[in-house]
Amino acid sequence: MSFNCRFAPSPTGPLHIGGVRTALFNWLLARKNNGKFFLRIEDTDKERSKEDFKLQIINSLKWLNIDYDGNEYIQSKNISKHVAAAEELVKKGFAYKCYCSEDEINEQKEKCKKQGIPYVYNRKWRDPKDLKIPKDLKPVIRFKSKISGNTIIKDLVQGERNISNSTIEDFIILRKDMTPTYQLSATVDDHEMKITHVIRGDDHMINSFKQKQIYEAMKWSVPNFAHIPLIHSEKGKKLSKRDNASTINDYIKIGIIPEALRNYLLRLGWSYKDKEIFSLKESIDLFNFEGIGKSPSKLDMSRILSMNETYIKSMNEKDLFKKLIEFSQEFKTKIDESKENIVFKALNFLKNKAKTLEDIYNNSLYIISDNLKISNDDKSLIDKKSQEIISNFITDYEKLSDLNKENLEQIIKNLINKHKTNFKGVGQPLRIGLIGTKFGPGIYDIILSLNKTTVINRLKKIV
RNA sequence: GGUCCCAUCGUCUAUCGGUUAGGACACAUGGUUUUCAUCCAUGAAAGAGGGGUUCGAUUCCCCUUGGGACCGCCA
Repeated sequence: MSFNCRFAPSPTGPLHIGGVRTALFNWLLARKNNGKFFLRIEDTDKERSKEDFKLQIINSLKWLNIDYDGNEYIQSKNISKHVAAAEELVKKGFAYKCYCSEDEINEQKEKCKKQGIPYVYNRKWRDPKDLKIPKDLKPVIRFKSKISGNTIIKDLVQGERNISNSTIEDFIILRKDMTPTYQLSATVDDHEMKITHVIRGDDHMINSFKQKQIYEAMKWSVPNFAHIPLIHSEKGKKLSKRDNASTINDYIKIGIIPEALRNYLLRLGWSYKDKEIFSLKESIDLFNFEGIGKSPSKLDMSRILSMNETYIKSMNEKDLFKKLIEFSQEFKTKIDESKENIVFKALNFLKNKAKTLEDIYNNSLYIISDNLKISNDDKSLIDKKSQEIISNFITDYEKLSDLNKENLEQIIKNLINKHKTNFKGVGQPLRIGLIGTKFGPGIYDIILSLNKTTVINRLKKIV
C-alpha cells in the first residue's frame, strides 16, 4: 500500500510551531511507511501570500531537517485544473452559479443575527427556474452540498466522525473572479498528487466533510484523513502568529537546537509508553497514529528548555561547537577565530551550565570579550583583604611553570591558610576579577581555560 | 447562538475493567560541590461533578460542568 502525504501551509504568515508539528508528523509517517512527503504551498490568496513567508516556511523545515520529496508544489500554478474541476462539477450538476450579490448575502447574515438564528446560505440559486439572471453581476460557483443524510469520516486519529449534511452549506468553490477557493484547490491538488493520507490540524475537520463530497462527486477515491489535535498557547487558545515564541525563529534565536525541538514536538500530543527521548531513527520507527492523543496540548517553554539542555549535554562537542559558532554569527557577535580554540576546550564545562546556545555564549563571554565589565555591586566585594589575596595569588601563579589543577589547588589552599579564610574568600574575588561576575564556571576551569597573560592582566586590574 | 470535539498531578503524558494511579518537566526540601549550575536523594501534586452498567470502574454509557475548534468570495 502506498503512503503519500503532504504539508500544505499558506504563505500568508510565518510558519508557527503548530504547523511545524503537523509537518513533522506527516514526515515521520511518510518515512516510516516508505512513502512520500510533499510540501505544497497554498498561495491562492494573492493578496496575502508573500514570497518571504514561503522562504521562511522552507527554511523552517530545512532547519528541522524535514526534507520533502521533489520540489515544493506551488498551488497557484495549478489553478487552471481547479477551474476545470469546477466546470466539470457544474456540468455534472454538482455545482451551480449563484448570482447573489455580497450585499444580499450580508443582508441575510444581518437578518439572521437579529433573529438569533445561525446563518446558512439559503440555496437561492440552487434551483434557479423562477429567477432572472442579473446582467451586471458575475456569479460565484457553489457546490451543491447534500441536503439530507449524514457524512461519516473514519478519522485515523479521531475515530469515526459523523455530521448531518444539513449543517454544511452550499460552499463557494469558484469566486466571482473565477479563481478557486481553498476547498476546491486543496481537493483537486490532493487528488492530482495522489495523496493517500491527509494529515492536518483538527481545525480542518469540517473541511474534510466538505471535501469528501467533492471527491465523491468527481468519483475520485477519498483519501484517509487524520486530524491531529491543535497546540494551544499558554492561554489555552489555538496558537496564533501573535503568540510570542510561536515561530521557529523565536526558538532559533535563543539557541534551541533542532534535534531538541523535534523531540519536544514529537512528544507533544503523542507518546510511546514512558519514553521521553527519541533519536531520529526511533522517532521514525516508533511514531504511529495510535499514540496520538485527542485533546489539544499546551506549549510549555520550560520543557522545551529542558529538552534542549538534555540534547546539549549529550551531543557531540564538535557538533555543538559548530552550532555555537553559527549561533554567534547569526544572533550575537561572531566568536573571533583566535578565541575559537579556547571556547571549544571550555565547552566541556560550559555546556553543563546551559539550557541553550545563548547560555553557552553568555557563559563564554569571559573568553570571547576582551574588556570585562564588572558591576559596582561585584566591585564592592573586592575589599583590601581580597586585593591582598589576589596579589599573593598573582605572585604564586606567575611562578608556576606547570599549569594544572593540582598546582592551582595547592596555591589556593596555601592562600586560604595564610589569610585565615575559606574557599569563597579566595575564589570569589578571583572569579570576579577573571570573568566579571561572581557566578560562573568553576574557578579552576576558568583559570585553566585562559592563557597566563590574560589571567595576570585581568587580576592586576583590580588590585 | 448553531455544529462538532475534548476532559488523569501546574504542564506533557502512561494505564487499553482489578495498579499503593506510573514516568517526564516544573516546584519544594536535603546532600555533593567552589559561587551559579550540574549531579544525587526525597517530597508535595491528578482521575471535574452526578447518575447508571458491572462482583469491580480513571477506563464502558448518559447527563451536568468546564475547555476547545469551526461557522469567509482566508487557508
